[in-house]
Amino acid sequence: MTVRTRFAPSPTGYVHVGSVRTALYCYLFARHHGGQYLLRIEDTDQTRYVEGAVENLLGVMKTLGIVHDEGPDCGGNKGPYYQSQRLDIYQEKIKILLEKNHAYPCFCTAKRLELMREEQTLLGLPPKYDGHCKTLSPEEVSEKMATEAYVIRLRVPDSGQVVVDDLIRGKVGFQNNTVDDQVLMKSDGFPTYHFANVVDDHEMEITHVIRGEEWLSSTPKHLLLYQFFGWEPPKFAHLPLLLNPDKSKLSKRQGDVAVEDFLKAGYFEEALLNFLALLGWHPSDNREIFSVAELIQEFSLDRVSKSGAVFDREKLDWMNGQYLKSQISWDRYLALVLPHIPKEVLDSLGEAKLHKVLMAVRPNLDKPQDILVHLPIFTTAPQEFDLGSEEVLEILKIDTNTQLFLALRDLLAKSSNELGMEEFKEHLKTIQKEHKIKGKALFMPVRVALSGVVHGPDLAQFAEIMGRQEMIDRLNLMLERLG
RNA sequence: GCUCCCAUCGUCUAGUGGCCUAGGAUGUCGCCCUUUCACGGCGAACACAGGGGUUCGAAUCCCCUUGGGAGUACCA
Repeated sequence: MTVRTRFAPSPTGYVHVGSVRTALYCYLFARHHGGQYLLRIEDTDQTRYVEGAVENLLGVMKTLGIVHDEGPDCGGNKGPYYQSQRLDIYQEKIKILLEKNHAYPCFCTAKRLELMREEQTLLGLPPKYDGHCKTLSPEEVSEKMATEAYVIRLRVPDSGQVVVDDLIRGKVGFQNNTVDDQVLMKSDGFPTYHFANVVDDHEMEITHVIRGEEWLSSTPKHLLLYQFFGWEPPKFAHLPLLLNPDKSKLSKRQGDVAVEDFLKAGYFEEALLNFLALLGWHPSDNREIFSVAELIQEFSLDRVSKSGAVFDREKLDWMNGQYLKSQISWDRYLALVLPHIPKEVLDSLGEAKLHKVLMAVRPNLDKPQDILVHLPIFTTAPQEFDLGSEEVLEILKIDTNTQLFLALRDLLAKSSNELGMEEFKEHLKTIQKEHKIKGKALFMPVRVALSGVVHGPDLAQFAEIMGRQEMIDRLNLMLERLG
């Protein structure tokens, strides 16, 4: 039997990074086993309809390169892939359950249920449907059905147990009397997730249900449904949750959770996927950088861990930096970084210089927009330099500075206009010999005089970009300042 | 409250009874490379939650405690 997995998100308007991790694992698992991965839209909650959410989701998955074999946009022979378009299937299936008496209509109002729960919590009881409509006579049922709104509930046996055999956690047992009579069909004629996902997973011949751990406790309900239908259940794998730094379930409240936001913030598809893959899964060796193709090769569910994983931004930054600094091509680097450079900077630098700037600054970047931090040294007028920082002040204190600046200025004055890196280095070497100034005392003051800051690209590279005359001007200004 | 899950450096994790005086990565710090800044390389500090068992031997198996988390909707 070929492996078939599915990613079944509800279109909420944005794509949660945790969802992406789940989708990625589903995708990797299916591809690793030469099977199919499908996308199904769980849009059974009419009240949560969000305009454009599906298009957005499809777009994001496409950007990430997690491509499905069957889904709402590309079709497939187990469609439709929108649950809202499968209503007739659920109607047909619920009838079977009703006939077999594994489900029953419930006429309780929302108000009554609310009161019931309040009372239960007050008494310290677990909130659970009290079975009010469970024992209605067939006459009462048909009478009420004609006039009242109702839902269909699962008739959970009051004894016995269900054992979930999870691929990641092993056997997990639940007593039936702790399982609630879950609503299967809502009064608006739509199924709940619990019902729809079982029907669809069966109809779509899903072999492996890979989903977040938050579903583990409702899996008994699903298993009961498979049992009542007489269907063979798929294998289940409940993934550890992605966590906030405080270890709670990763949520919007504590920062970005939408992949769209990460993408916008300059994190790349590959880095994000690579990072996410390592959150809960570990290869058999200590490698960390993986392309998706390599992940497909290496991925296996038995190397997925059980405990939740904190989403660590610092490591993500590092991972992204790895890609930006060395994993991607120069052209891709350009394409990524260029949009972040302000137009006036682009215009003022000119193409040749710009190229040098981009080259000089690359090792310092973790994200494309980090370039903004490194640009001012090329564009800020020296009069505007903020020389107030402790580090800068420290450098400016060095007593050989005036001597150094004068010497360098004079050497530059004698240089050709096309002064390059090599010549600049020669000048520094000359000063070192003649004035016995070297190391930090030589480079750092020059760096501060020319760029205004302590950290930046290689000095010679910077000098070449600045040009001879500009450097002379900047040195003069600094000499004035020193008095 | 109830049900279920989980428990190794701050964080991601390796580890499936002896190879562990616990390995890698990130972050932090230091050194080297570089006459500078980064990148990079090297190194340091940092963890088996606690208590009982089982065993010749436990990070690894069992139990308890503690801690954390999830679920508990006509949401998914």
